[in-house]
Amino acid sequence: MLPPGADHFRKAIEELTPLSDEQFAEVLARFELRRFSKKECLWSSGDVCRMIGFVTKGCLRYFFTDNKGEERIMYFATEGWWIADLNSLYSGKPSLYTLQALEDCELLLSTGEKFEEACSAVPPFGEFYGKKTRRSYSASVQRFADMQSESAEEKYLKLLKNYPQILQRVPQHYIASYLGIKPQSLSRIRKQVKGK
Amino acid sequence: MLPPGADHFRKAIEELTPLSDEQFAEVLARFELRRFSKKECLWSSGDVCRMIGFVTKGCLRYFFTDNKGEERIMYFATEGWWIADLNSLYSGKPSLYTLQALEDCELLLSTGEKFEEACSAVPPFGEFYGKKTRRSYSASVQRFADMQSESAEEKYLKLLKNYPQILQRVPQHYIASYLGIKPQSLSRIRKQVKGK
DNA sequence: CGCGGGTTTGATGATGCTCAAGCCCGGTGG
DNA sequence: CCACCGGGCTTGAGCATCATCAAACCCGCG
Repeated sequence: MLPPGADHFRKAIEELTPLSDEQFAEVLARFELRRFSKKECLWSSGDVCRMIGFVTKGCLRYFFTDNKGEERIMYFATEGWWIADLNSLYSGKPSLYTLQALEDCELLLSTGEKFEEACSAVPPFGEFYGKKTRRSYSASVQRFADMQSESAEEKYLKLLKNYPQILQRVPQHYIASYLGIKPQSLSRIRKQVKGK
Repeated sequence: MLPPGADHFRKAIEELTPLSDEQFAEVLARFELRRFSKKECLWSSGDVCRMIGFVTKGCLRYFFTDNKGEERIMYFATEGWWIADLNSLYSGKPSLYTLQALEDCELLLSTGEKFEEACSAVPPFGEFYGKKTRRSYSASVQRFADMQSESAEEKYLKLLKNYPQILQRVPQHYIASYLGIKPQSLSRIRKQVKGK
């Protein structure tokens, strides 16, 4: 019996690397379905991150607290996203980030060890992981580039265009944090945009 | 006969994964020493990036042109840095970035294919590549976090503290671009800082 | 009905940009 | 050897964007 979301999980892997049924079963066996309720933290800053996983249901925020004491959201993880703090996971050092459920969530979770097992037991999955990491890295660099060169309004419009679903399910002040501005500023930008 | 910088190259790899002499030779055989003179571009935006390499001498800038036509420097690559546009290298799509020598440079360069060969011929090197990519990814996320939460002056002071050598060898207006500000603003910040 | 978190709105302020001029200094040609 | 040129750095004045402080508003919930 497959856990709910296993099909989505498989598709997400096979977008980069195809797997046989047995190979997929080998991978899936290293993951466990876990549910989290709204506001629950999968880990918090100061904890060591010991998990790596895939969101099958719900929405989470990955954030840190800056040196002025402000929470800053790096990204929202919704269905189809992978989550982990690779730095903490591999180094065993405390994470600077917190991953918190914004809704009731379901994830397929693995540990560092089991995930490593899956990579060596199923070489195409190891391949997938390598590709995925490189893509995420490139995306991170690209986002850095965009963030620097765009105004708050441009960033908001781009979010509106690329991830309209996010805006439907996440409170404004979290969107503001994600965009790197204050809720008041986002409110003004929205008024501005609406008038056009 | 080893090319100049091969020892540095080996050390950089072995910081993450030890190699036997033969293994290192296998890897090195897939790289070629190339020299570039000041202002030369290893590739330019619009080109497909077909190289991956290691800087043994000199200093380069990795930059793109934003939607306002301004060049923005993502990083400086000096001795000990790896360079590539992984996105372009693997997808075969044109790069958005340009890599230009700021001084006469020497690099150990490989192609996508030869590099791939090295990874499979020498498993510890494949391991190294995986670790290195994960680290770069984490560093990129961290830099994004810092860039958002710090003022221009804080960013400048952090650069001054962490990479004072860069400031010695790179013109101010490039530093400004790296920090995401205009040369005029950097000039004012420097005056400000000096007065303290 | 009243509380409380989230959003909106207004007034003011800080940071960094734009436009513009001047300065410093190394390189070139007379 | 000196005058001139040009790029890069500095400085000044005014401006745009976003932050801050503060108050009002909205609305779901106890």
